[in-house]
Formats: sequence, C-alpha cells, structure tokens
Amino acid sequence: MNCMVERKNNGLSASQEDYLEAILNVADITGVARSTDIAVALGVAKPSVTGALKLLAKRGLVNYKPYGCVTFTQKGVSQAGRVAQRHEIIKSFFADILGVDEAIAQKAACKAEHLLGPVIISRMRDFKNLNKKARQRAKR
Amino acid sequence: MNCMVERKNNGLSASQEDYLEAILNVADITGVARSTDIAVALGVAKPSVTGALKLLAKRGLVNYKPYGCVTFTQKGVSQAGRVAQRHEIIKSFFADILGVDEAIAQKAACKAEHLLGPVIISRMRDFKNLNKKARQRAKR
DNA sequence: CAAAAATGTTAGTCATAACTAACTTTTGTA
DNA sequence: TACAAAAGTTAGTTATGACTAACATTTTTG
Repeated sequence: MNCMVERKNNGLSASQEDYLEAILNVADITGVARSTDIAVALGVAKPSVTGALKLLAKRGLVNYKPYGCVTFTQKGVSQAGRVAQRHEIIKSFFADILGVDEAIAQKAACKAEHLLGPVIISRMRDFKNLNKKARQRAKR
Repeated sequence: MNCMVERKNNGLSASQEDYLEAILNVADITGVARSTDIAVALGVAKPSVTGALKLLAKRGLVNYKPYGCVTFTQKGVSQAGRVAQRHEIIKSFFADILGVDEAIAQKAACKAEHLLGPVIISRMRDFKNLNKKARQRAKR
C-alpha cells in the first residue's frame, strides 16, 4: 500500500507553497505584495495571511515587517520560482496533453503542484516537449 | 489565481478516503479488515484508526462495533470502489504513459487520487486506452 | 483454564491552518 | 490637519487528524 504521509522535500507545507506562489503572482501584477491582495488571491481571511507571512519570515523566505510590504528573500524567490514552475508544467500538461479545459487544468495544478515529486514533474515536461517536436515534424 | 480550498465532491476528506481504500486492500488480502492491519497499511498509530472508523461509521460507510471487525456498508463499498478505481487509473497513467517507476507512480497516485477531479481522471483513462489501441495497431 | 500476548479503545495532547471580533496603524480626503 | 476608511494585526476559537500513555478486551497458549 505504502500511502503513509511523508515529510515534504523542501520542508514547506502545501499552504506555505500556496502563499509563496500567491505573493509571486500578486507582485507580478501590482508590483508589490500587499496583505489584502494575497488574501483575495487565495480566498482566505486577512489574519490568515499575517500568520503565514510570519511563518515564512521565520523560515527565511520573505522579509516581513508589520504594516510594511512583503518582499522575497533570495531563498524565497528561488522556492517560489520552483513552485510556480511546477505549477506551469502540470497545468500545461493537463491542458495541452490531456486536452482538459484551461480552468480545470489550472485548479488541478494548484493542488497537484504540492504533491507530485520531481520524477513525475520532469516526465510531464519531457512529454510535453516531445509532443511539441512531434507536432513540428508533422507540420513540415 | 483561483487556488482557494474547496469542499470535496463526495464530502470525504483525503484522510477518510485513505482509510476506505486501506480497508478495501486489507480485506482483499486477509479477508477481514482488522484495526492493526489498517494502521500498518497507512502507517498510523492504532488510536488514529479507531477514530477514523468511528467517523466513517457515523457517515454510514462502515459497520463499526468496538472490538469487532469492520465491514463496509453498501454506500461504503461503492465509495471505496470509486477511490480505488481512481487510484488505479492514476497509478497506471503515471507508470504506463509517463514511464515512471511503479513505486513512485504508486505513491504519487495515493496523494493525487484525493484531488484530481473526474474530468482529468477520465482523460487519463481515455489516454491510456487510446495508447493501448495504438500499440495493438502497431503490432499488426 | 489461567496468564501472557495481542488487539483495540479512551483520554488527553499537539500541530496546522483556517476563522471572527476587536484593536492598531496607515492612508486618503474634506 | 483631523478624521474616516482602508489595511493590517492580535487574541482567542475551531476543526482535522495525527500522537502517546494508560486501560480494556480478546485470543493464544502452557
């Protein structure tokens, strides 16, 4: 069976990864990551954001100062980037290879990104690339 | 972004689905579902099993009696079956289509089965079937 | 059949991560 | 500039689901 719960590879919980990703996306859009925007992006209440930011700060992933605006540390940027990358690979695998609706692929990726390991993710990426090349060959 | 947490379709938590599946597997092997075996299968402590069984009983999915052995209700069988089916589809998709190691596919399926929706699951199944047919054609 | 071993349960604790209500700080505006 | 609105925080609660220690029941066996 072998279905036991495991420690995350990077030590981040699914929730923490969600926050990192949300900060990245919010900052991309508005230039800065403000607490309320993060809350809206994740559909959580504001106090949840405060709590999460403190935790991420304690882990050295973001620079947090009460009433100030949030920035990533070096470590935070790289972690957030990794999560976003996984998200993108999974989303486009579901959409392009499985032919699933964008919105559904998007939602599923949000959840799956926290638990699919590097082996599966990299196979998904390879699969997509092979598929792209095949289509290019077919076109010629 | 749209990554907010959602209510499960069937109202079962990931943990509850895990227990249903474990009961199914343990019963398949030993003929009966005993608490300790379930605990071993899931890698949890025995009191966790007791708690889960009470919950599943309250939801009308298993027949639980203290110190007795566990059986599924009609509803429980069908739920457990659905979960096991999803598990199998995902596992074999990862293994056969993505070419991932069986053990890794197995573990990933354990986690993904709780969150991938019907659309993606059915695409995975279709994809596998198409692939099988294609290989059969190629052989002729 | 009685004691030991195995099995199962109860009670109480912990961690995560959400929530609301109430408060503080910052910002925008009359 | 003062005050109202917006943004953010604190404190306290809740739910889920694990855990350990201690107790109860069942089964096995000498």
